Amino acid sequence: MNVSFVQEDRYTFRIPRKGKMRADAVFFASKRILAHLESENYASLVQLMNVATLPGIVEPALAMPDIHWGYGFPIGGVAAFDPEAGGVVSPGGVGFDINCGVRLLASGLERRDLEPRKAWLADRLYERVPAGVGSKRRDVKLNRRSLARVLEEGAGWVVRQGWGEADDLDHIESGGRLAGADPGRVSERAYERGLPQLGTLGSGNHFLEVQYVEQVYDPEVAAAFGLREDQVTVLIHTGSRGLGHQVCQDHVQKFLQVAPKYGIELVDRQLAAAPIESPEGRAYLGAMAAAANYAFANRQLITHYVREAFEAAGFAPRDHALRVVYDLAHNNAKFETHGGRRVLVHRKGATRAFGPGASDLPPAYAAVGQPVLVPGDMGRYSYVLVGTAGAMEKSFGSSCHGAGRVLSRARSKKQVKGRDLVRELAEAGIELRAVSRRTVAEEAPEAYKDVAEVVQVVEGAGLGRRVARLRPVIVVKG
DNA sequence: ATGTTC
Repeated sequence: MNVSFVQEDRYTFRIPRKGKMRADAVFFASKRILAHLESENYASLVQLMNVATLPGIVEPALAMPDIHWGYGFPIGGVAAFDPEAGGVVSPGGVGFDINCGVRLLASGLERRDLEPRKAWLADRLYERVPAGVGSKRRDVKLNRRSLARVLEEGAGWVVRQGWGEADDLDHIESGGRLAGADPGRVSERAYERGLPQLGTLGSGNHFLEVQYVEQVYDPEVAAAFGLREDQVTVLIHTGSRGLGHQVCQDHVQKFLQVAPKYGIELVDRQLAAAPIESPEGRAYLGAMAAAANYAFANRQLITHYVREAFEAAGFAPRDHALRVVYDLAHNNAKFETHGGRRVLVHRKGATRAFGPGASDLPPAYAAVGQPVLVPGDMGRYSYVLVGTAGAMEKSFGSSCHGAGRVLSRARSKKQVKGRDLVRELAEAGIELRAVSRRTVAEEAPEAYKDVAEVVQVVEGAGLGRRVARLRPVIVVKG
């Protein structure tokens, strides 16, 4: 497909509807990001145009500046569908790792308190949070019944077991529990995969980081979020592990079978979709919400073990209490009201970024907007942004979710071959503990865009504002 | 992302 777009302002580009597209597509990019998209023959923009062909889409189909090629929908994609206009739900618009997301914790410690115990703390974290492909916990015994409750109740179930505080739940998107979860729509195989994995990190770009606040850009909003310069923070990035993956796989298969029945023409099989108001659509949404709750519970349980690790590293109770700043998802589909319409917003590698006065914000954040957590790569930095009115107007209340790759996994491995990344990072003051050398090579800092560039576009386009930058000191990887 | 090709 030929990609032609018009530049609307410095960072906003529009692909006018053509061919089978039912809506325009809009993406946000700098000159450099645009050059990168061109170097890939606009493959991810073609995916965005494909999304715009789906029934019931509410204009426009959107992509954030960290857009890259994904399964069906591009990663960094946002698409809203109207259930009353034949709108669809698509597992490819959510992603395989359902409710993958990030949680930021704030400690009472300062950077200098951490330095003497950095290596020791890194070891304690690595011990207590299993990482890697297929990682399991042996110390948390779930059975099928208790797992069904996790799927219904999300992070709240974990807190009620004694692994966390009620206050934690007040600082999670949707209270750590997505409505409409239907554990009965989760397959036996998904249950089996989920049983031993609650409280594990996984692999790939998932991580656990200890950081410090290197720079504050907006002191007023930072204060509302409880962040200050030199403060030690923890960032957890993980999702619904094998359970969510299995849910996605099961329902994609089902959707492909029923697509002809609903007359949905798919320009790409990976866009497999069913009407929101159909038995299959509702089944997926019920299973997706259940997997989302597993992911919220996973980040909550990991938080418990992170607190234990800080305690074991000898930090005082007031310092290892680790307050939850926010926990938010970047892979899901949610019913929200935009422009007076109730729509199903798919965010795949895109973060909710509600502005001041929006619904579902903790009281302390209501006046300023929600925290938007944007991880970078393990060698540079991550950002905390705040949601804006601009995001509500332009992007269904959405923003970017990270840096986005510039190198494929294979190219990254080839490029860093022979180098000792663990030592390189140590020399830069970052303690890395990783299960697999291969993951480290695939996740090398240079495999990612500079997240500062992505954030600059987001801010320039009015989709979020910088609040603080976080510098890693300990990284745990799969 | 993923018991990394059920």
